[in-house]
Amino acid sequence: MTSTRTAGDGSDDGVPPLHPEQLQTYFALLEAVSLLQHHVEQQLRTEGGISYVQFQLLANLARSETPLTMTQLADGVVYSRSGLTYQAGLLEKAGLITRSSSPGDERATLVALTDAGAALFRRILPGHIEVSRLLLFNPLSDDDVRHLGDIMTRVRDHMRALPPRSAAPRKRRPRSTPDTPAQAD
Amino acid sequence: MTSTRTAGDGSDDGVPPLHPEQLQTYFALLEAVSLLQHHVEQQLRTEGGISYVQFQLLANLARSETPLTMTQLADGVVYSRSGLTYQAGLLEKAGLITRSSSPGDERATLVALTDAGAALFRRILPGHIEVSRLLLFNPLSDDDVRHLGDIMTRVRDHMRALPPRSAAPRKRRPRSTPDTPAQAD
DNA sequence: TATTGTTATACTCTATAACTATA
DNA sequence: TATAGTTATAGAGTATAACAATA
Repeated sequence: MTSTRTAGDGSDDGVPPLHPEQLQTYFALLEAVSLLQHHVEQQLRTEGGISYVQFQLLANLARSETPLTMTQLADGVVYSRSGLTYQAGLLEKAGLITRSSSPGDERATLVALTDAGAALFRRILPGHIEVSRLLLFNPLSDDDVRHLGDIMTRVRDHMRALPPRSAAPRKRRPRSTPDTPAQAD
Repeated sequence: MTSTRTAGDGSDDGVPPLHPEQLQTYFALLEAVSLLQHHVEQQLRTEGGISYVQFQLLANLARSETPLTMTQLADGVVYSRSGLTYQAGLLEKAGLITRSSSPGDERATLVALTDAGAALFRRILPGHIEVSRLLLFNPLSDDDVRHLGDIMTRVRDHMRALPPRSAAPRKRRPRSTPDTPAQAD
């Protein structure tokens, strides 16, 4: 307690506090997204019997249309490889994806959508879109959407480009290939 | 609007598709927040040994300074009462909060921060703020922050006003639609 | 040796339903 | 009866570490 500042909000660490505007923005952002995620989860569970993580995996596969390796598939969705194996196991058991070993690199596993997986994705996408429109986009103007997209794209790219955490001990490597920049969408 | 067969993005349901700009916004938002949450969780766990949910509960109590009932405390943080009881149990066992029955209404439980809880909150808040600044605010201009705060406040209030969350009707059947994909109703 | 992925395991968290007790 | 909260329990999800196979 050597601060001579009149911080009053716990910042006694040489860390300048966030402005009230930033704090309000921060909490509004996290709470709004939390509510959004919760509703989206419910819609996906009810209509498709899958979780949001699983939906994201299906979406990644649907977007690519060529099989992806597990490592590629993990991108931005899952933070541990065993977690992805677990989810892929569920999706495979449900008949939504197939896993096969890559001819090029025998270590890799190629993941592809089955017809059922593609059909499920197409079936639940409209409801998914409707929920996000109802909850997220309805109260926003076109300009809001543009600005929000611009902001969050920058923030996301900023976070993706961040150096690995300095606090990370030597053996830490949870994310996929930190040196490899994100591939084109 | 009966099938036009030219949708190409799965919207064959009478649901107008989101504009590409909206889709991009939507995915950027969710991914950015997911990354942010992950980093924040790590900071809180490392520096304070608590989860983000627990941090939010402590923050709510710190902001109010008068004890809150469990119901008040749940606001926006937790989606089931048993979940809050679980988290409150953890926080109480850790000596960070106290629970006592309310003198005014014997059914209610009053939750208050202990000195240790308040101290922990003050101790980890700077690091929390630093992480959010580094990840979220650094790539943003003041105008971005203002606009983002305005947008997310509106979105949050919109969602809060929409469905009575805790009004889970009894007719709600278990949401597992085993392996048979749900049929659209 | 490094990389890709899987397995085994332990743990955290959430939600539903049944329960107690107060109003 | 309705409300506030707890308990019991079951299930989903995650992360770490040890492992096998390939590069």
